[in-house]
Amino acid sequence: MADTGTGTTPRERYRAQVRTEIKDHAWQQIATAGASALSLNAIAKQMGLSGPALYRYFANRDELITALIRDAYRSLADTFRAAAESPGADVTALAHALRGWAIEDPQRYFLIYGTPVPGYHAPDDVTTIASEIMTTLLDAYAAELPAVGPETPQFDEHLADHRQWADGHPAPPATLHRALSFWTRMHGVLSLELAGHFTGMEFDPALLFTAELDELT
Amino acid sequence: MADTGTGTTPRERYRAQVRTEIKDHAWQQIATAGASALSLNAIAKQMGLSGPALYRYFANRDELITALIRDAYRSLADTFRAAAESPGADVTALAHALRGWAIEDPQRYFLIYGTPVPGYHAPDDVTTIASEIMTTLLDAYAAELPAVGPETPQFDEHLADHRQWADGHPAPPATLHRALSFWTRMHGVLSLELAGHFTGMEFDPALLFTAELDELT
DNA sequence: AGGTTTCGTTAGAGGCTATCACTCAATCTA
DNA sequence: TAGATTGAGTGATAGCCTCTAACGAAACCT
Repeated sequence: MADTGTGTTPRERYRAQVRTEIKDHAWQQIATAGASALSLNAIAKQMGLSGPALYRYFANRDELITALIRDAYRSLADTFRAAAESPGADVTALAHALRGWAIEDPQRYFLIYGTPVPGYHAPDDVTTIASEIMTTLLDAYAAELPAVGPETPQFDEHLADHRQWADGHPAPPATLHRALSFWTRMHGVLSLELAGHFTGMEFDPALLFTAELDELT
Repeated sequence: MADTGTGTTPRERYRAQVRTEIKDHAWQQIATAGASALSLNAIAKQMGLSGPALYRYFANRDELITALIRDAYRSLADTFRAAAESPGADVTALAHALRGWAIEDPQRYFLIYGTPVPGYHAPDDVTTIASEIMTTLLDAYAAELPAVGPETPQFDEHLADHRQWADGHPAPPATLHRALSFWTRMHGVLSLELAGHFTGMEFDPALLFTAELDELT
């Protein structure tokens, strides 16, 4: 699932192999018990190792989780890009790719978009991947027919002056706005669905998702 | 902050008082370090007690957190209702009340709407408060002018058959739909803002919030 | 005033993260 | 190929944590 073969020397290859094996076990634990229950000790036991052995591969628990977050972002960016590059793909294709990816492993989704840990700050390369995702989305919207959505001059004017985050993308403010709405609305439905806030209610979350998507044009 | 004076006997009053004091310290810890870092031991020390003493008041860590979740829901339901009952209040007033409440204590918001713990299931009284919140929202939308929003026959028809969650509320499917969109969209912006996903970007999240609110009619 | 309930304590089991000193195998170098 | 070096894995240990159990003492009720 990762760059196991990158290293040249056998030691580096072995090291990378063990690192990904650790991460595989970590994902399994996270999927079944959530990230807060992730235990280096338990992973070591599962691998037939002694607890402290893992510290050869990850300096501490936080560094392991950071690596998992990075992989999650990378995975999302890849599926997003793949969806965008597939022939005839439009923004709705991106939305459904996002939803499929999220449902595939809800805890992976929440590792990115869930409750933040007050002290934690994501490293630079992670935010780079995040902006790569945004660029993919902006490209998709820019390729679409000119925006026919509702007029929201207030915020669009504000965006015209605060578009540094779009990283030089040529899209007009209205398009930036649509990308942000896409992001927040898809996340709104997905997050509540995956967190189980719809479970008591009998309606189909997938239909709410597509309804929101339709209103987004 | 809670029903400290409910008990009749002095013992019950004392008990309730200590319970709320424990919760106060817990909220403080959660606000600064997140719910996953909440430590009964640390709370006990802060109160000048020995660790196990707290188990007289909460059976275990989970029960304390459940109590906090209940209080959070209660607090949200109360501010929501207060906003709805204030004279001349409309749906946008509810939205701003929600936003104010969320920003007041982001970790409290995430205790309700954040990453779910796979095993955890909220007790019945908590889901009752959740539906009370939904009712307040439905009432507000029902009091508004008849829905003039975009037509989404697909989902509305589905809602006509799956409206058991609205608990007998007389609003038409289109209104139920608007309430769900309100919920998911407001949560979408708020959640990303509070989690810090907008921090690198220079735009004002408050303006995005009101822009989303405007499109919601 | 006496009996009962409840609070708070210490001791301790078992889990976790993380560090340290050590052994031994794998790798590199001369 | 022999010797030096690097790195993996170990057990011991410190210091957290949750939670249980047994015990003393205070508060309450009658």
